[in-house]
Amino acid sequence: MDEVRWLDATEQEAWRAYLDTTRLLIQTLGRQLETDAGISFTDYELLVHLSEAPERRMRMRDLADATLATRSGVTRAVTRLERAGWVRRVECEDDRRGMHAELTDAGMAKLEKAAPGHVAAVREQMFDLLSSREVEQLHALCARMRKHLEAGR
Amino acid sequence: MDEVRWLDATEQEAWRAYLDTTRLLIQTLGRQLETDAGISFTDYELLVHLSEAPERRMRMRDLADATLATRSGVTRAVTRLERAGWVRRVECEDDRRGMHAELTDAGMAKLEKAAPGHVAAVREQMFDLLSSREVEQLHALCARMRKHLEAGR
DNA sequence: TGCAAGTCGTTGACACTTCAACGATCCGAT
DNA sequence: ATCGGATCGTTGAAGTGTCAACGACTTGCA
Repeated sequence: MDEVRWLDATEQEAWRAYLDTTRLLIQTLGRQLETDAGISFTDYELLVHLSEAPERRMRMRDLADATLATRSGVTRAVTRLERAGWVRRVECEDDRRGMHAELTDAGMAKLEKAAPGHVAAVREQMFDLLSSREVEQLHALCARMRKHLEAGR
Repeated sequence: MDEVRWLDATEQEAWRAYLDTTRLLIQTLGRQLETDAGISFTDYELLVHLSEAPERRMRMRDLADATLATRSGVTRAVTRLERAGWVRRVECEDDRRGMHAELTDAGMAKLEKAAPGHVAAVREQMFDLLSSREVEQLHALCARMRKHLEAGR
């Protein structure tokens, strides 16, 4: 039965600032994409992952890992995106259980149309406010946390 | 028609690291609270805000601002928490439209029971991995971003 | 004082996500 | 070769969040 090591005032402030900032940022980016491009942040990111994959296609499972969502979440997202015409399902040759989600030309076009506004918003709300030194520091610290978080999963 | 200032490789890496880390962190903390204390991260935070307020009560609207949720979101959360016995609604004296959400003794007890594990998890996944210098830097940079985000509503 | 405009909390409708369970399929040890 | 245990993607059920609209109430201005 160890003592609890509470957060001191500095840590608490940092924690709240981090939490609030992140939420505001994600809300803001989501709203920007929604109103300017008519796509949700989640769907946008899924398309980004596909666009960066070889042949613009990924296994459902890998898509789940990449987006940090569940398999069922990806199933439904892909259904949604398929209905919009931005993604198509392609059966897997080497694994008959498997499915690929493949970015269509329309999906790529959608992405190219949405990206500039999104990147501008990310810049405006984040990178334009940070020195390159701060970006490095943030990156380092996040990478360290991510490694730890992934280990304990 | 301005040129798009894309993110360079360093910025992209930092951006992904930040996004993934944040999601993993929130998922992990949520899971910890859910399994060890039987409460969601959202509900936990709402209770924390109440516990820090004078008389352990807040107007619904203020609660919405504090938690960065919508008024309707708070309405439903409070209904949920009221059903669990952790919060009670109290009518407002000076504004007959108004409602207070007030932390009950049971709610305070719940909070005191859940807090140690939560704080330990926050330490383990975050503050134990950061030097105090890094905490300061993160705080500074988040505060700057938050201010900017709040300005743009 | 009276009234238009705004704010408060709630609700219905809907969107998105997760969990648990499922049938189908793959794989490794025997 | 087979068989038990894993993995794959999907589905139903349930939970949680948002938006738009509402009635109730307050506020500011003429």
